[in-house]
Amino acid sequence: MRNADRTENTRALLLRAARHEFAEHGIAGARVDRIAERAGVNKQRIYAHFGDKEQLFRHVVGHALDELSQAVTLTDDADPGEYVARIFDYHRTRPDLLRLFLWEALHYGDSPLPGEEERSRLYDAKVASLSEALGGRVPEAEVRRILLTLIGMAAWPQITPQMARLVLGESAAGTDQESLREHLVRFTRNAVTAPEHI
Amino acid sequence: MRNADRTENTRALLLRAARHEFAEHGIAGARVDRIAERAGVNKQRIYAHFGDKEQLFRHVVGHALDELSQAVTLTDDADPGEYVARIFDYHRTRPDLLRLFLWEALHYGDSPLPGEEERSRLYDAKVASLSEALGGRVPEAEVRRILLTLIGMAAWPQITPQMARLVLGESAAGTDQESLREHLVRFTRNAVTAPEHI
DNA sequence: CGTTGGCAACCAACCAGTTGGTTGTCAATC
DNA sequence: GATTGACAACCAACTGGTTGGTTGCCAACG
Repeated sequence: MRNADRTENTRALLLRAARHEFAEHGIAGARVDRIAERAGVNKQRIYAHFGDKEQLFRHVVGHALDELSQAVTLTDDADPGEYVARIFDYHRTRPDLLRLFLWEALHYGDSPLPGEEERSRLYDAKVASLSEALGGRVPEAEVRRILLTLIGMAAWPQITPQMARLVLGESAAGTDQESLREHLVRFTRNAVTAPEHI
Repeated sequence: MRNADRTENTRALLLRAARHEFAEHGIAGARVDRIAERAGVNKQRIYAHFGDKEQLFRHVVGHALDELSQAVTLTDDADPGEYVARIFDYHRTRPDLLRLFLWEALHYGDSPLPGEEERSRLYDAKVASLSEALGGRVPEAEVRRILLTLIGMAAWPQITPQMARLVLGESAAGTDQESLREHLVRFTRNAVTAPEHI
């Protein structure tokens, strides 16, 4: 293998291993040794490639964010209900990403996240799409609030699986994700197609 | 001060300090030394009273849970919109609790939480109240899903303040919590008073 | 042969949890 | 009202394992 390829390879291995580790344990709980071992790569390579633990975390989150924004777009279809369902599906099949974002949110608290401008533009596009989907009659500020709520609704059951279990009842939780999905679509449509939005 | 009172006092001091520390840094990020220092109590007292770090965390979360369930009840008013608003208000004024629960959720993942039965009964009561508030025509399974969604909606903006800032736009986020609250009430009423719920 | 990637061993700081000795408080007994 | 025993808390040093980060040497590539 050429040197350049080898480099690229170990970077990829490290990023993947780091993603698992960070998703599972968070920044403080993650162990650099474990990441290196999981990647089958020497620990020192982490520092050569990424600087330190936190910068590695940022790289991981950056990657994850790109992936999410590519996978779940709003422009394709005009139905907000279906949009919520797709976010829900995404988080259900790849719970790692959501955990990653939560660790990040908790860690950085109110202080600005790395790469905010980029993310900001990303949401602006979604706001525009949603505004159109709503028929263009809802003021932008309210469209933004609706978008925020939709994203939260879709993510919530995955964020707190334990609470989901408790609220939904022991039996249904694991098996009945399909009903939950349908509920979200229904709930969203009801909320959004109602007569008055101010 | 009597001995019994002194004990109670240091316990309370420790729990309060621990709550701050855990809310801020999570289980892995929290430092036992810092908790002791913050409480103005010797570190060794933590081990005498609570056993170890994680058990202390559980005590803290237990307290927080009691507090939340006492503060935000569903039985008082029949309007689900107002219920959501009250959850929202609670988390806005006391963000510590939500952070605590998130750290807990992330830490324990899918495995059962300490004290699940107790919490379960708590939610059962809320389900009953909500069912009544909805006119008693919605099947219980769907009521449970609605409850889950309502709680999530109310918590979400506080969970990810950074995302809220990005989605809502830099300017509005901090100042316009009132509009957000009204949006939640409106959104909930629209969703819930719609004709069909299956 | 210089540059670049890889590695094992290393290190100093950190951190949860412990120990042993000391001071102060309460309550019962004499 | 002095003595005694049982707690509760304080303090400071210590332990043993962990952890993020570093160094010096070797191998492969170009």
